[in-house]
Amino acid sequence: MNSANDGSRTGGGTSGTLRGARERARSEITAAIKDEARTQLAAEGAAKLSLRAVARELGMVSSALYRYFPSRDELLTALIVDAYDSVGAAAEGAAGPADADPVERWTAVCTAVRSWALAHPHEYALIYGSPVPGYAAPQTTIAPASRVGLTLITVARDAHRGPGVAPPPLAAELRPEAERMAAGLAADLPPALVASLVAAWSQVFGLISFELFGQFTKIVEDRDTFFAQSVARIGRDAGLAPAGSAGVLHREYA
Amino acid sequence: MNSANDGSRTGGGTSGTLRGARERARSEITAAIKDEARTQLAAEGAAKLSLRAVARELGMVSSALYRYFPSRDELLTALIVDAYDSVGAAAEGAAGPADADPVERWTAVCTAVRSWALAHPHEYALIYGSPVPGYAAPQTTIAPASRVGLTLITVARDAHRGPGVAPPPLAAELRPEAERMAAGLAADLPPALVASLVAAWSQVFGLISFELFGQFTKIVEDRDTFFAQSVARIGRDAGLAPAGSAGVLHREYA
DNA sequence: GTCTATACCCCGATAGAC
DNA sequence: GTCTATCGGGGTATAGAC
Repeated sequence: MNSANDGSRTGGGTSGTLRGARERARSEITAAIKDEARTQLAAEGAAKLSLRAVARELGMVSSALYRYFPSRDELLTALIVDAYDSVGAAAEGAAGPADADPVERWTAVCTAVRSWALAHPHEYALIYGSPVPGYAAPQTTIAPASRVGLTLITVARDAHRGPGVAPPPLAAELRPEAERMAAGLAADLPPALVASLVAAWSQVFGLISFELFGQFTKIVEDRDTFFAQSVARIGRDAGLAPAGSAGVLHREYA
Repeated sequence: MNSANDGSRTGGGTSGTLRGARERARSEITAAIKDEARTQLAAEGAAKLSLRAVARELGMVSSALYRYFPSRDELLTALIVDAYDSVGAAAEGAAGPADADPVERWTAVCTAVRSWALAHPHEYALIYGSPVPGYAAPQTTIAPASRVGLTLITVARDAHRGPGVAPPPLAAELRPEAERMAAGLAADLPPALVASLVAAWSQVFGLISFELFGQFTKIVEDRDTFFAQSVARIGRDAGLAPAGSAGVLHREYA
């Protein structure tokens, strides 16, 4: 992943411009390879991603690709990191100002993630679907993978600073685990809130995965509305709304 | 999938016993093929399931397999149907008596699904994970696929017959879709309840998928407790508990 | 219903010339 | 850094003998 070594042998003291040009060409080709790989991801899936097919489509010879990615798994890792960064950026961009309504912020972030998923279903499957057999994600994927979760925690933190927002109930059996989670994720937040958030976060991805992976076929039709309402309720129940605000809805329709 | 045609040519009027033996042998071999295929599913994933490898491992020659499954996709379909039936049976078996506590029944069914998933991760991935590229599930998978959902609906129906269990709030925007869902899934239940149930159902699978697919690595450790508590809350929030019962918990820790 | 043989494809990875 | 050539695998599916 570090291209600094490549130009140093010939470009050492002769020409900074040349080295710059080479690095530019290199990064362009790298980008083209990843783009084509993403196309293949859509057609054949991650398990069958093949360097040869990518090379063929780019008019290269397979061995040339090894100058850019030392193995198939490294290419896969690059795609995974890109995907996490892409959805993470979408989530961060949707979070909005810290003083906005927490449930609306929560809903906006989750909706952004869903929109990203609908626009990039195969990349979504790559990072949130079944693991690729025989592939083990390296440590480098951990940081980008956490961006969405951190965004949601930020929303919760801002909400918790506001008035009247109480953490949700926490069962006694869950307290030790909740404290462990809070210590690792957001030591400044109440453990009950952190535990609720992690559950809520995974529940939102359950909604998205079911929609994307076809489990809602013939069951849910107006999926935009269904998602928006479900996610808002998850957010409220997780402790982002001032206590009692859900009751308003309840009174309306009881 | 229909084996009646195979023995009829030679066994027509001569020997019912012979035909019985042949069909028995056939079903045993069919089972052996599926078992070996499941083993390969675990090792290589559904996308790379190959008839040749299955045949090799069984000491057969690849072309012999075509007498049992006309194509790779038919074998895959058989595995999918088996998996849905397997998890469906586990769910149904855990539902317990109709007069038990609804939230406990809900939790028992969801826990059974999770246990099944942990015991059969690759079959879970096959049916609830990323779709297999290039494979389209035929209509025959629909009925087995609905068994878990129907079990949860049954639990909700029994709960709704009980005293004091009110459907959860339903936002006005969601009412048309909720009525559509209710019409297709459980016309005798309130639309608000059906919509909540579908959302809750997908949220439970979000928890299971995140755990199974590695998203809880280094985040959730005591997963049994985390799942049990999260699922119980989902069930209560979906309208399986008498109104106000969640408040008990709330008062305990507020 | 199992066998051999075959047609015709695919892959990851490396060696060594240029 | 790209090329050809190569090693040593893999696959689906069918034809036709037995």
